[in-house]
Amino acid sequence: MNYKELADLLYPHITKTIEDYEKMYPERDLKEGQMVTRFAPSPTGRVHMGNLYASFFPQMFARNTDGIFILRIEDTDQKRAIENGVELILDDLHDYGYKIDEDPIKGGAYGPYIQSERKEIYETFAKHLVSIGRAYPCFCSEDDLTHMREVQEARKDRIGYYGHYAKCRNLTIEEVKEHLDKGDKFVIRLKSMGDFNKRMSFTDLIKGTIELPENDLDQVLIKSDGIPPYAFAHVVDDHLMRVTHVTRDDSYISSVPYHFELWDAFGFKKPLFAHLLPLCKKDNGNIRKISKRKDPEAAISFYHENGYPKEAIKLYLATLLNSNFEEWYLQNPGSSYLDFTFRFDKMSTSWALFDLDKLISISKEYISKLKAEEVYNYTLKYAEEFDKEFYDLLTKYKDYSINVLNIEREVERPRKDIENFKAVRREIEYMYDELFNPTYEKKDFYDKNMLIDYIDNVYDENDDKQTWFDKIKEMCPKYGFCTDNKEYKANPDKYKGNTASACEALRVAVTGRVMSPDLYEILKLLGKTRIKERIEKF
RNA sequence: GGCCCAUUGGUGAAAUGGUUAACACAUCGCCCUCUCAAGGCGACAUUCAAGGGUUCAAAUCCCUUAUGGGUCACCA
Repeated sequence: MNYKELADLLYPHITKTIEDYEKMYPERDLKEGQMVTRFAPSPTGRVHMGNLYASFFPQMFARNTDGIFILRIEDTDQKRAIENGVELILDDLHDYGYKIDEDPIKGGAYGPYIQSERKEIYETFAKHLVSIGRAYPCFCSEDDLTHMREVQEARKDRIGYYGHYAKCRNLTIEEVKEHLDKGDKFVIRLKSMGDFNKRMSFTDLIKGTIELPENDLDQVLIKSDGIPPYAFAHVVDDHLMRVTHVTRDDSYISSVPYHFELWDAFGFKKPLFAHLLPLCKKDNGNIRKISKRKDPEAAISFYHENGYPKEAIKLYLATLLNSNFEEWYLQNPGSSYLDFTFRFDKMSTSWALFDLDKLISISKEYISKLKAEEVYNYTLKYAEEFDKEFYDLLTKYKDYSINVLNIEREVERPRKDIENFKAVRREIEYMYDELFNPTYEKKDFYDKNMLIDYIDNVYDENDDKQTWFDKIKEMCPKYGFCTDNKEYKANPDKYKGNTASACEALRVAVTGRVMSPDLYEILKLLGKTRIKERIEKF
């Protein structure tokens, strides 16, 4: 068989050779340790938690090593693609601060970065394999394949196009011509040299050495629509884009023997592989991949709509990705995840369950360390989109709002009660007369006379905190409150309450709630006039 | 069904054959305190899916079983 002739017969219009492409996309001039990584999603919708998780790692490797991070769009399955898919993905990734060096919009020296625009390249590489006798055209119809499968099932044979089941493997050039003349559709299949009974092994950067049976399936390289399935496209693309570290979903592990056979058939140097476990979720006791359809917390929009800081989400992803990250972050207060060096061998070898509680805790911690003005700005941005009423107030009382947000902030032990920017309103709304809406249960010891006495005769805005508190204590006995906690605990019936009760009354009158941050600060910010107003309405 | 991978507390996990199985989140209790939050202290796995084996010594190595997950397309 003259393979060269067969190749020309199949692809007369392909005149370039793989050497041409090798020259077009030369090896990158990398310094020691620099990594070229990529994220290769299908354009099927907005980015979700799973994507963010899967792309965080390769992106960080490129950053850590001053390397290159590529976004490649795998749209070879046209059925699933959506309009604007590429833009949406890019927007979301940029929104989260991912640094992308080469992508379909920005371009780069190794493009195009959309697989559907690389058809000629794939055909050239397929043609090459045909010309060296490692691939062949297959004219089997869907019915043929279904029939083959039925026979295999009946005989309890392995399913697949291999060995003597590979009917088109030995077609003569005349037979091929005949099909072509009839206009029959064909796919290109790999002529596999593997033996299922032999084993191959490879080293995964995360899982270590894995042993698998060799591939002996004559897999499809080019579909009848002229477009390659994932496997072939990935080999060609990752080689031509000179990717050094392939990170991808763990589900590809079982096809590694096939992928490796392709790399070897071309004689290309293989990159290193890391197969990542997906982000999962427990659902009725079963563990499954987190899904943007079923899990509201999987959608990026969930975090946007609730005003979670993106930084906190990345911190959470980082803690999942590298088990030593959390400890490092604790020991290096004030540093960014960007300063952390991520490692493959610190990746978990089993799936991680997504834990919203943990994310919330990280978010609280993160927000607690922001400056009041930063919290103000984030909240303003959030409110502008989701809470116009609050937005207007924040704008109207800018400096006041910042001062309110500064209560018990920028101190050694800041409050951690704000989990997202949506919650800010809930935490501080009573500080705005427009939103002040007391909800409390009346208690016997809420003594209005005492409060009026307090505001008229005792409270002084210029007092420092200690003086302020001492003054409250001083007036306690007069109104039946006990200032000695031990004494009060021993004889609770003799008093209306203790100092805490007296403070509670003041707090409830002024804030409309039983719990609040530091009262002294709150009173100071409200000012005597407004305190008095609120007490009189009490 | 074949093949591959995984299995440490409610959750994320550390430990890489050698003292009482780190740490963080969650939960609970106590302390501090003007409330709450924070903070401090403490509780929560007598045991690492189960059973066997190797070893002076095993969560760590080996075998079997169980459970969970992945994969067997002209989907990625």
